[in-house]
Formats: sequence, C-alpha cells, structure tokens
Amino acid sequence: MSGYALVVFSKKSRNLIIEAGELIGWDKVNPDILGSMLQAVASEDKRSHLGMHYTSVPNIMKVINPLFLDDLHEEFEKAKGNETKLNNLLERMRKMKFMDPACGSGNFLIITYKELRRLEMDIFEELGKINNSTMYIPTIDLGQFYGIEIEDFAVDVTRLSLYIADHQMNLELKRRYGDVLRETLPLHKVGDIRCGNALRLDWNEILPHEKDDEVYLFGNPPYLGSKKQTKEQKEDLKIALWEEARYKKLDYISGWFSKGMKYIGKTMAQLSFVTTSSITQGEQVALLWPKLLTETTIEFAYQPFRWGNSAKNNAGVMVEIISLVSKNNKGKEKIIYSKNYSEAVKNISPYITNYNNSVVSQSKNNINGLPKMVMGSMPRDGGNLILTLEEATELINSNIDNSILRKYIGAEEFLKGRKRYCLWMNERLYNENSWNTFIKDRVTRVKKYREESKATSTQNASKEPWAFVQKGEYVKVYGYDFDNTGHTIVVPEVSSENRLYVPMGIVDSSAIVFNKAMVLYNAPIWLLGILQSKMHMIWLDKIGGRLGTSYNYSSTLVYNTFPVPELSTRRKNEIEELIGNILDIREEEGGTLAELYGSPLATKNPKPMNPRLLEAHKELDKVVDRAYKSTDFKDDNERLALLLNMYSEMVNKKG
DNA sequence: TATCCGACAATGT
DNA sequence: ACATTGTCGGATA
Repeated sequence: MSGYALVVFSKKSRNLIIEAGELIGWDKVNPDILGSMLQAVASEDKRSHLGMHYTSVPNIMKVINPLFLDDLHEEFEKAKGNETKLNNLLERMRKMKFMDPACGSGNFLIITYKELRRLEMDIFEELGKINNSTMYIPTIDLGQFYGIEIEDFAVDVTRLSLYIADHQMNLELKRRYGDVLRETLPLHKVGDIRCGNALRLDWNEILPHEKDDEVYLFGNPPYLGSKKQTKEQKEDLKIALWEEARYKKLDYISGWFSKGMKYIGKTMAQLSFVTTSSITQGEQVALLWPKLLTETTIEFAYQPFRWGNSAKNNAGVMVEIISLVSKNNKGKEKIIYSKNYSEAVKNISPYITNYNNSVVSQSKNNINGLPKMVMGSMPRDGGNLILTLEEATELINSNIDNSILRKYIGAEEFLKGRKRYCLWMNERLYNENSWNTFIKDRVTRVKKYREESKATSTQNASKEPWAFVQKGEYVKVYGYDFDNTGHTIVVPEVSSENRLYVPMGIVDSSAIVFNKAMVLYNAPIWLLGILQSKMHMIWLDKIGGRLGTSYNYSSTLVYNTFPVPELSTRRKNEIEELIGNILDIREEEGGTLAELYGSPLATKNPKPMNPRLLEAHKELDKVVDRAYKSTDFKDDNERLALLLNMYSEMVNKKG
C-alpha cells in the first residue's frame, strides 16, 4: 500500500513511515505506537513550541466513553434481536461526525474510528443472527473524521494513522467474517484534517453542521499558563475569546473552550476536552466560566488526576476532563467522574463540584472589613540576600550590626523548621556595614542579577541592591529597626492538601516573612482562630487556587472573600482561648508543624495528625461552627453551601 | 504597588 | 519509579 498511499505526505514523514511499515510489517503497524514514535521525532526537531503531549488510550477512553460511546453501546444492547433498531443504530453511526481541534498525530480520531468499526462489526454479527446473512455494508467512513493541527508533520501523521487504522480494521473484519472483505485500496477520503492555528480558524468552515447533526469535538488541546504565553499566543486568545475577556489572565486552553462554546451554540454538538485543572480553580474560574455557561452547560466532568502516558518524561500537571453541551439540551443527568466513583448530579459547577454555577471573584479588600492580609516580602535577589544558618553564624561572629540579620520565613521554614536568614537593610544600614566583604560581595551580586533580569521592575530595583524589591507592608509597620515586640500571623501560601488543617501560626515581628507566605501584622489572635477553622479550610479547598494538587492560598480570592458572621466579644474571647490552646499544644508536643499535622489524607503514605492537636482543633471548629449556625452541620457540603450563600448576600449588598 | 500562578520541580520513599 | 509537596520571580493590573 505504501507507494500508493504515501503520495500525500511530505518526504520526511513518508520515509519514516515506510521505514516503520516495512520494519514492523504493514499489517502489524499499531497507529498508537507509530503516532507516539513520530511525535517523539517531531519534538526532538524542536518544531513545536508547545511540545506535543500524546494522550494515553485509557485517558482517551475517559473522554469518548461518556461523550458518545457508552450511549452507542447502550443503544446496541437495547437493539439486539431487532433488525429495525439495529439498522437505525447503523444509520445513526453513519451520520455522526468527529473533530479534534488540536489533533496532534490523531490519537483521539484513531481510537474513535477503531471503536466505531468494532461496534459496527458487532452490529452486523447481530444482524447475521437474525437474517442468516453475512452481508456487510460499510458504515463507518474516514470521511466522518476531522481535525485541526498546527504542525504540518503531525497533520501528515494523522492522515496516515487513519489509513493504517482503516487497514487494521479491514483485516480484523476479515478475521471475524472470513469471506467478507473491505478493501483498504483505493484509499477512502478522510475528512478535513486542516493544518493551521485552531484559535484563528473558523471551525464551522472546516466542519459545517446543522442544528440537529450529531457532531462531537474532543481532544487534548495545549495548556499554557498566562505568564508563559508568547505575544502571539496572547493575540490568539484575544481572537478566540470574547470582547470583554480578560484574556491576559487565562490559560491558553481557554481559547479552545471558547471556540467550542461558539461552535456548539444552540446545536446538538457536544465537546469534551482533557484540560489543565487550573481553569476550574482559583482566579480563572470567575474569568472564564460565567461566560461559557451563558451558552453551554457542563454535561460531565472527570475530577483532577495526574497526567500520565507511556512517554519517558511525563508532563507535571493535573488534568481533568470537561464536556460542554448547549444549554438548550436539557433533561439528561450530569455525571461527575473520579478515580473511584461516579456521581449523578443536577448540575456541575465551574469548580467541578455538585453545586450551582455561582463563582467567587477576587476582591481587593476584605468583604467583612477584617484586617488587611498581604503577601510577604519578595527579594528577587538570585538568592544573594538569603543566608544559610552557617553563613549567618559566621556573619554574627564578624562584628556586624546584628539587626540587619533576620530570620527568613517562608512555607518551608514555617512548616518544616528549615532555618534561613536574610539581610534586611536600607541604604544607611548598608553603608554602615559594607566594610564587611561578605555583605558587600552579596549586594554586588544582587545588583548584577537584577540588571540581567527580563522584568523591568526587577531591573529598576538594581539601583537599591541592598534591599528586597518588594518590602511589602513590613517596612510600613516596623521599618528597619530590630523590633520583636509585635506579632505576625503567618499563612503559608502553598501547602499540602493532605492535611486536615493548613497549619498557620505566629512569628515575632523581627522575622521577615517572604513571598511564599501571606501575613497579617499585629492582627487580633481570634482572627487566627477563624482562619484555622474547618469553615475556612473548606473555603480554601473549594475556592482557592492550587499548585498541582496543593493549596495555593491567596488573599484576594480566599481571605478577602471569606464570609464571617458578626462575632460577639464573648465569642471572640472563646475563639482566642481555643486557638491559644492549639498554639500551646503545638509547643508542648514538639516537632515541626509538618510532623504535628501529618498527612492523614495522603493516598499512599498517610501519616496521622497528632491526636491531642486534632482534639483541640475539633473544639475550635465547634465554636466557630456555632457562630455560623445554631445547629450542627450535616456535612462539609452544607458548610460550603452556607458560605456561598453568605458570600452572594454580601456581594449583592455591596452592589 | 501587589500579587497568583506554573503541560512544575525538587525531594522523599 | 512514583508519591509528596512547596521555591522563586515573571507578567499583569
């Protein structure tokens, strides 16, 4: 078949494919493996700026099973023994169309094609039982399969892989029926596999469809965080999204969801994409979903799981699967899938939970008027203002002004007891201490580092290399003089989701908390009690952003939006006493916070939380719960529902 | 001036 | 090999 088929391909792919085909034997060529192999060649070529990520067959099945395959199999089961129904099913399958608008080397299309051909064979087998014939009329055709792909090489691979899949299925047909033969040659026409930028092409032009056509879009479009996109990619998003969209904040894949939404419109078409989980977490939720959900609704979703395929270096990302249908297509139940179970629900929220479509937007100020929470101070120093314990000890022995040497607290220092120090100086303090060659050398290096930075704000800060770029609120509150009379409430920004409570606490005011933790300077202690409560943990869990699976605490999204009821002085005192008790127990029991809180929710190696500490937390939870509701909560869902209600009431009140 | 985020990235078992 | 878990500073508003 090679000489005939390969005319349509570029010389490079042709050679590769002939080589592979001859080597393995054409009838044994597995398009999945071939595709993955060719992709590897493509990425080594560095032709792809986004990298290509081959989707594993189990993950493809997670997308296409609930999208259409389960339904077809169900209809087949019902049609067994009934010739008319079986023929109707074939008729339905003949009309279905599929498009992968980021098809890569075509894995989704190939798997779909093969699954449909197998079902087709099953149907003919059933028909044979009824009318005793071995008649075979081809139903599924390559012309039903469409794709868009930016790499010309991958487009070739897709087309070729579809031919190979066709050939394979023809052989399988022959094995099953013997005397029935479907010829691979002459080659059947494949649907439009278009080489181009999916975010700028008109999908309707590639695969036009009528309102009632059964059309499915699927695939694994590229993900790229807003800060990693090129100018051109941002322009792609601007075009693919809608007019008022905050496109500079959204992940690259949001463009596919937007184009998908527009394509679906009020038609029967349905889409299902594998996506980075970040579009359903944190700040992106309120920017993307209210718009998407004006036209469409989430039909089913697969909760976040770790990306994986057979490739050597797996992408480090959490993905989920989201399916959209037109809002007009009501009636069917929605299903949330996860690794171990599936749940039928009335609605799937933009956070991929069983809830309504309300979203929480970032807020600059706290909606309850609570004290301002800010990010810690950011050095942007290339590590040069930061000192290890050894370096700090050496410096202390060298007669410098010890007030410029501060404890340096981030999440790891706070949670795991890592010990680091930093130089905390203004111009005067630097001049007084620059006789010390160590200090002078470090500051010189900071200057160099900042001058070489890409970011203009960092470059500007090279004029003051002795200080952090962002000193934050700390300088406003404490200045540069050593002072440990105040207290700082510390909330680690990134921390494990496997703990029952994110450990938060207090450090004295001489310590510099850096930008891996959020801080409240000199805030009342009862506020720490509120933040440590189960109520707040649930808010963080559902509303906050994530780094992978871990929590990513943010002030604008989690703290400023957290609804807190009116608290009586008596209640505040009670909370203050209970959080004080927790702080005491931490001290008495000893060990780091990571050790004390363990990781009871980890799947593989769970470690228990200190039982005494757990008891104390439960006592605090009870009292905080009571401030929200006079009777016990049934479960966490009830807690969340109450919080979201309070949130929307507060937002409405403020207009 | 003040972040949220990362087809992550380093560490642990 | 795979599970756990949080640095660092850019790009944006």
